[in-house]
Amino acid sequence: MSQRSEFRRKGRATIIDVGRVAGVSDATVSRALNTPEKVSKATRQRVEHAIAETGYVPNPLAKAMVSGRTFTVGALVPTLDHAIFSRFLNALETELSHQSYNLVVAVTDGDNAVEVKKAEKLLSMGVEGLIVTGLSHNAELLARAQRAQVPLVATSYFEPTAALPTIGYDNERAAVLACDHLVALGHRNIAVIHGPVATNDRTRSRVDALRAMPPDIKLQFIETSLDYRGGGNAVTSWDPAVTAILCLSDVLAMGALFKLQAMGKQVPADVSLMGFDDMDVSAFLTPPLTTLHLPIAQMGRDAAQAVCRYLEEGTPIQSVELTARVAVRGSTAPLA
Amino acid sequence: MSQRSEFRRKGRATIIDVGRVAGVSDATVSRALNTPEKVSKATRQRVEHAIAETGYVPNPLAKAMVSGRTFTVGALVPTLDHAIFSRFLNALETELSHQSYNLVVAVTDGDNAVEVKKAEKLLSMGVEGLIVTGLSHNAELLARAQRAQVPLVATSYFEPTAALPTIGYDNERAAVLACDHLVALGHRNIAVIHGPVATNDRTRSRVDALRAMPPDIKLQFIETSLDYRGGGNAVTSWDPAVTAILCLSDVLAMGALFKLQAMGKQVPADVSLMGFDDMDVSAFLTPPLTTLHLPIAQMGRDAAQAVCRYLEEGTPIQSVELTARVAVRGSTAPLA
DNA sequence: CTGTTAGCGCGTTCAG
DNA sequence: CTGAACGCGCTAACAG
Repeated sequence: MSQRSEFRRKGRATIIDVGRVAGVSDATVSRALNTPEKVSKATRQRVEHAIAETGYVPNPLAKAMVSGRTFTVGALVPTLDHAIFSRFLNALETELSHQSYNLVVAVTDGDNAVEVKKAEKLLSMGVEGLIVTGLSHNAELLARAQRAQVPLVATSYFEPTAALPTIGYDNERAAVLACDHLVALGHRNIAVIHGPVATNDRTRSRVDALRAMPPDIKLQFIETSLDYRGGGNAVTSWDPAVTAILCLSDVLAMGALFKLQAMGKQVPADVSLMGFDDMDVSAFLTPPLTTLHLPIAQMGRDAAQAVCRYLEEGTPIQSVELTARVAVRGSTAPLA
Repeated sequence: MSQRSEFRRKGRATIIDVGRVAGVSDATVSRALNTPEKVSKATRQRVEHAIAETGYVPNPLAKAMVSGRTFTVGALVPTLDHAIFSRFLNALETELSHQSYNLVVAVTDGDNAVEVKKAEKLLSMGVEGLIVTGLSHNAELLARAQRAQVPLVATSYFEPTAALPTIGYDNERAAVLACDHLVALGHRNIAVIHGPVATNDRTRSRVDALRAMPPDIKLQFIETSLDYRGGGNAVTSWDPAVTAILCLSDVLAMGALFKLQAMGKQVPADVSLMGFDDMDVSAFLTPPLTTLHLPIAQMGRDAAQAVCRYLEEGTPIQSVELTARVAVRGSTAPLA
């Protein structure tokens, strides 16, 4: 127990050890393992026996080294602790797993510097592909990935002119779509509640698009923290002229809804409320939340497939646009 | 563009190439990279220049192979698409990252066979540690990990007599604690809503513990799907004698709460409602959800630290018990 | 069918 | 301070 540095993987049997006890060469053991049909049944069994006896387990690193493959893909997300990213990663992992790839995840906290650092770690552990969130990244990230000859894909965004392939949706259009729903219901005075734009390019795109709405639609923007508390705080006091609230995230919408309920306000009777994301829970709220549905799981599957296809067949990764749509539910109503 | 199998990592510069253009040996390049202080400033700069010129990037696999280390830890969770596991993984990743380890995640869908398969994949990619959820696993999992000499730790459970170290809480005690809160409020007729016990040993433990409660407390158990819909379905019709509902997951509690609201029932006036987990959202609901708080983030940090300490110093992994406690909020009230 | 011979790319002795 | 040599564990080629 006093072995300091070598307490781990002490004297693990190698393929040579197995060969020795089986009375064959290492190459034969390798063959017995990888192409059993090319080995006589007799020796195969001696090898199997020897493997059991020595407790041999193949060294994955050596295998990876010689094949040059790790079957590992890395994903960088702002946080794991948000339903949207979990759903994305869940789909990503499921699909990668189908294709026999592993998923390494790293969280960036929305900090580009952290992102670069973590990307470098992923690269230096041998990921064969890198999936990032959003479009704004340090140039260094692109450079590193390119030098490592590792494909890089951006998600949660569709922007065909970007420097890297994007798999996602058009955030600007989605925001307008959402707003249009409220406008179509007759609302002209709308509060837009959103998270920090400084650290989130998706939010910024959505806000920018809304700012470009026709001037007859009065929009007032409220930036708050991207959590339930933030959503609640944003509605504690607001212009009574506002007849509808558009939250650029369902988390904010839920925070707002619960606070409104606590304040005794009726949704949608007193005010229409709309979210953005369409989390699992949104459809089950009372009232069910009208929201902009984002095809998150699909995005995860597509990203996985794009990377795998590149890795397996060399197919260049193409940007793909997924369509966001309004999920009309009970939290929005025509202006009385 | 017609290179089928070798389109990837084509002719990447090696440490030898760098040495050649720098006019030094590969060993010197290696030193310049890993122990710069042992190289003269002059050569160091020539090496740096040569690296830039060749676009050299170290081969992570070769490095891993010679050092025998991947700095990678694997986590197996039933799903990523649930706030509890995301929070756990978020904390896990954050802490591992601090210690310069990477996190590979695999989802098992609560299927032990899948778990074994995925564990094997993780092992065969070289993870140095394995973190699993819950206590019931195929024996094969234990065997594989042991043979690969990879530490294995179970979470979401504390059970000092288990075959592997456990980092988590006492599910039975926690369930009783939760129930006791309702009992202390005077409730004697309680509906217990829970997810499938067949695929979830934590749930089973909680249910079992509740079944052992004193007989003067009338408990009726309702098993449903572990999602918002399931929570809602479970309350659409129930014995009017029931004065309190204990959900063994906040997701179920939320599903129940929203459905009750839709049914026009008042919580806690008409019925007390209690959850289990304490998700981020729970404190912000209207009414704020009384729930059994589980120290999930702490569990992630502790698991990461235990594995790292083992990997770095050989410190054996000890089971650690984290304490769950009732978070009393507004959704429960004394029996009228 | 099986053994022998070469590496894979890098770190790490050991001499100089 | 630097270079030559060796080894990590395994697979792929080539003989036999």
